[in-house]
Amino acid sequence: MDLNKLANALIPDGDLIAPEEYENIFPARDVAKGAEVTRLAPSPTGFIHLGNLYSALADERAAHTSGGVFYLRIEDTDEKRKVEGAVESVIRSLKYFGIKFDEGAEIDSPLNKYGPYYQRQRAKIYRSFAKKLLSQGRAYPCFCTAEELDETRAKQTENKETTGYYGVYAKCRNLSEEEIYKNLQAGKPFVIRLKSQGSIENKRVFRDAIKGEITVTENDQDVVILKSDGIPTYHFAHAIDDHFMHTTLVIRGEEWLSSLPVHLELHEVLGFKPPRYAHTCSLMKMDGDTKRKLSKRKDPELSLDYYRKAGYYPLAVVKYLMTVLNSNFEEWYLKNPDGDYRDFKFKIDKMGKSGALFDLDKLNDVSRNEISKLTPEECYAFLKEWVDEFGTDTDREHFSDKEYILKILALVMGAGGKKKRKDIERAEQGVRIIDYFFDDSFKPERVYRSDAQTVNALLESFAEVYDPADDNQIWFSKVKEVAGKLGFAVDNAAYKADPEAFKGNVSDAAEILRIAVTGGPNSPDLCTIMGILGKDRAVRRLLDGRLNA
RNA sequence: GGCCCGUUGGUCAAGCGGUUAAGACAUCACCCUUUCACGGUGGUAACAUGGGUUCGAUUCCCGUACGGGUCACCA
Repeated sequence: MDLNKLANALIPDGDLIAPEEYENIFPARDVAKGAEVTRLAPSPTGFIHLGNLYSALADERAAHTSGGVFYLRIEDTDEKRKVEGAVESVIRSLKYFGIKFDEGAEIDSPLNKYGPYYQRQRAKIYRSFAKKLLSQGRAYPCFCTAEELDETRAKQTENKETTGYYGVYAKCRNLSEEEIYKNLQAGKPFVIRLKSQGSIENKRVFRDAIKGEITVTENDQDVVILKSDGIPTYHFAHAIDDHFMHTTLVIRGEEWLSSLPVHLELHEVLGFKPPRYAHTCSLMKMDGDTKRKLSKRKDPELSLDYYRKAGYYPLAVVKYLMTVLNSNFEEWYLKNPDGDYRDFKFKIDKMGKSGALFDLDKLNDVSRNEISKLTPEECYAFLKEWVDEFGTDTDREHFSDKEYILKILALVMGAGGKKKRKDIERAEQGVRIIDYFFDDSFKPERVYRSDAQTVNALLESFAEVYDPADDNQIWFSKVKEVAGKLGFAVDNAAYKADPEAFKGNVSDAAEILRIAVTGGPNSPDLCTIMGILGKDRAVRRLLDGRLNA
């Protein structure tokens, strides 16, 4: 069979560039030895996921701690799943978390010498190589219909055989010249398949940058490399793109491990040296009693937008992810609480070998810590940004009074003093936590632990003696005075010695005041709060806090 | 089901043949504070399982169980 003739009949394009030429078009990168070239290669399906950030962070760190390059390539080979605006969304979302690309799709950079960075725009390149494989007899056209493929799969499943297009099931593998041209003449659609040389009998050891030595079985599947629309499958595009874009380290989810044999054979057949691979464990989620991979479909709450809406501090999300990525980051972070996480020496082989459960408690903790490091001014800016985008009209109105909010934040954050507070965990919660400073959003829950008579008496008498001019000490002595008259212990030691003799400790009395004024049992220094509210409002709240007898 | 990967406290995890088996989050107790927090100290709590190899296995090998991934003209 004249293979060149066949290749021409199958892929006739006259404007194709000879495959060898591409080595000159995309020369080796000018990067230092040991520098990693990594990439994020999402398909533009519109949904940016925490897993993307996780992987992007690993890519970005691997590249930048080694003086390499991190670029963005768009894998848009599946027309059906394309979503408008998805690329911008990826870039915007990652930028929000402080991750930037050096090069790639929609990135304005002088480094963009390996494009186009959209796979659809690279069709010519793939076709050129597919044609080469065809003429070498390492690929062939397949005219099987979806129905036929379904049938063989059904048969294979029934016989408990491995499913797929291989061996005797590769019907088109040995089509005669005559049959091929007849099908072509008839206008039958076709795909190009790899003519695999492998056997599943052959196993070899492969070194993964994260998992270490793993066993890979040779590929024996005649996988599709060019779909009937002339667009490559992921496998083929991956081999060609990562070769010509000179990727040194491919970091991807472990779901790709099973197609590694295909990629290895593809590289071999194309005459490319494969990159190093790092297969990361997926982030897991608890679903009932079992762990499950975080899924785009099932877990929309784990989209990056979710974290923005909840108002997580972006740097906190990144730092949390760093602790998952490299567990020794946590130790470093403890020693360098104010350090830039970029100064930490990220190591790809330190990544965990098993899937980590996403730990919201820990994220919350990191986020609280990060926010507590802000100045009230910075915190205001952070909260304001959230309020502008996700808050209610009432919130926006509150935040227009910057001075007032700043006063509140100074208190809530324990600014200036050595007693920092960590009350704000994320913007959404932070905004709600200061609601009681405004009458229109004050929603008290008056659940006291004392009886109505005591509560009312305490509130009334304190309202009478309260004076905003009092400093903290005088303020508290008044609390004691009032509480003492009602039978609360004024002396801690006395209370501890005989709790039965009192209605409660001063702290119990203070709690009553606190609940009346703020609506709940947890809030910063009450004296200051009352000061910020002003005498009228403070007194009114004390009185309003009374219970119906 | 075949193939591949994994399994240390509730969670994230150090560990790489000999350790009182780190640390962090969560949780509990106490201290500090005559209020809420913050902070400090301490506690509870773990090597899936059965066989080997070895003077000695959490660490190495094999089996079992459990969990995960994957078997497309999707990536």
